[in-house]
Amino acid sequence: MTDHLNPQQKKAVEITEGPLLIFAGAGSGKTTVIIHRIVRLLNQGVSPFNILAVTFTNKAAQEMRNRVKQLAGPEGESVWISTFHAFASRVLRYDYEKSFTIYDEKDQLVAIKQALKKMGHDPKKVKPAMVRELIQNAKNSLIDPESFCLNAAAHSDKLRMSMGEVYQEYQRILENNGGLDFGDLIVETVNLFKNRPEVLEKYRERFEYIMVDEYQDTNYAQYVLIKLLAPPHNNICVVGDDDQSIYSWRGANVRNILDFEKTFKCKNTLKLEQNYRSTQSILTAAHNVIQNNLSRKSKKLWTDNPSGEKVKWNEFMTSREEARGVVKEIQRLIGMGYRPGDIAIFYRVNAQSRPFEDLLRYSGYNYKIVGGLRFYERKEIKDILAYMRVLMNPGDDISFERIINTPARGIGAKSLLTIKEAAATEKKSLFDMVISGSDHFSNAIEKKIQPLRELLLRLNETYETDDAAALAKDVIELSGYHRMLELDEDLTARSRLENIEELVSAFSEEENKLSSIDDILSEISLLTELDNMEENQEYITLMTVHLAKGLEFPVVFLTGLEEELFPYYDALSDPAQMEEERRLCYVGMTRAEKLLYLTNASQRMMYGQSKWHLPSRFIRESLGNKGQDTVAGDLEYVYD
DNA sequence: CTGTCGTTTATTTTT
DNA sequence: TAAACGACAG
Repeated sequence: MTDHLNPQQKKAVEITEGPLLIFAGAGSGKTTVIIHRIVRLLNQGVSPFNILAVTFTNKAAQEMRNRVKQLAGPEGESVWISTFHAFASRVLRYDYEKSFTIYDEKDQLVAIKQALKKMGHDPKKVKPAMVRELIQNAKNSLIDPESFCLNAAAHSDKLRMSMGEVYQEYQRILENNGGLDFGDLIVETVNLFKNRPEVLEKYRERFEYIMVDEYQDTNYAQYVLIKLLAPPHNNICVVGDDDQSIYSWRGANVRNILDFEKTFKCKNTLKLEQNYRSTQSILTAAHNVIQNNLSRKSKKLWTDNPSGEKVKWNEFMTSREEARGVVKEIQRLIGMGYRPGDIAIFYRVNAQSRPFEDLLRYSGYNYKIVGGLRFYERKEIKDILAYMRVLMNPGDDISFERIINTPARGIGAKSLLTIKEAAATEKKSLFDMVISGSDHFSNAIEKKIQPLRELLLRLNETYETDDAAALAKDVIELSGYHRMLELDEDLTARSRLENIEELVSAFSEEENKLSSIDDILSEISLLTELDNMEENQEYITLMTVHLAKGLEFPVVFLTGLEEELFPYYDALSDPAQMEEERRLCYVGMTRAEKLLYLTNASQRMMYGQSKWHLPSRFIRESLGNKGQDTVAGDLEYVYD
């Protein structure tokens, strides 16, 4: 069953005992290896209950689950395969706190604004988004508010000290609301393991075999989590590629993978260097680029694939011309028999998508932009979820504020303030305050909140008996949300209606997999794209290079390769950031199977001004050093 | 609550 | 440039 694996892959599958580090280059069959490891363990009689596999994205987890099930049968379904966050969420729900709400970035900002106000900051002077980043970074490094403050004090850093206070207040708000943000999920799980040895012991005993995918993307907190979990069995296998570490700005620490041998006393390190994806030309060009990074584990991908066509480089006058050139070439390729679904256009920043969109639409091609607003971030979805969260967790004032006047029931800022003040003095949640009412409420307020009170009581009853899908339906109907959208003349109302219907069906799909409504609610908020990028042959794909990681396309256009755009402006003076830009470029190039196009525009509008840009250094680098293999990696310069 | 006007600010965004 | 946000009027 492992016959088709190459020798290195076979080894990677067979070394099941002890720590194992696998450097898996782009397109080297990394996922296949992890899946075969799991299947092999199962075949050897290891119980699926004793295996844990952790990934970063839902998509990766999903794919892994499906393929394991395919190869190992129903037993494979019992293997615990999930994202870091879903893993943490379930552990917490099981061993710590049954009902908490997971706060996404928007919820975080609401709480941060509250915290800033409370600590006497002007939200205009101190940007909430910046504070969020600060807090998130701290959490990624397991720095709690107290240590944060102490550290700032030690450096007599006034600003950091006051930010530490905001961090502290933010945590207080979250706690009062029964909310955990993404970072907290990991932090609290680590704390749980540290404070309750018997709980840690239970999981340590259980997970005889642990696998971590995309290990180069782990942050410090996630590293500690894994480090805690690994003993006593220490059968910990991590897979990753330091050359594809492109999320350091999100806390990912590439040292985790580079130091794995030391930190886990790992004696087995393997490199998967045979690439099955790209032509030799593409690989050589990509290698020529990544080779310029100094801090990397030395490796070189090779392939049995034919050398294929040369990588092409086109230079254009403007971004408009660039788009015209790309679409013209797409036209030619489709004429040759390529499907739109074979083709992807990558760019460094989202703002670059515009000219491509315009021209593709004008030329009558179907395209889809990946990224942008995610499903669960949509207002209507958040509204419905807020109702459900409040029912699950009545202390969640942040969700309650969302729904108190949605749909409109005349409870404006003033009424809200009255209710909030009453809740504060009586030390009640907003939910309880509305249910119980108060003598201090004016008749007007009482009259307004009466229907809301009845609605909540009614929903609370159904909450006990409904499954998640039924509850969502009840919320949508009873709250008047459905009617509100139906009456809405706005063009977007129709699609918002469809979205909430999709939410209901997503709930019923989840129903089979997860038991309680609380589980489902939490897992839903961890889902990124419910409209999981259906693999449709009819659409040309447009996305940022970051989003392209893990994907592959027969034809790739890597656009906007200009100094100050790609590599991005900020990276020019910072060697570490420059290396990350280079890795990003490498990721983009190695997505291509057959054809790779590099393009740049010498003139581009940025911040409202047309600016001249030199071609990116990465273009030059892709040619490699003089005298070396000038055929395969050679760029074909196409004059326009 | 909704619309309008000025002000601000400009990566990347797995969860 | 333009989109997004907040303030304020109606």
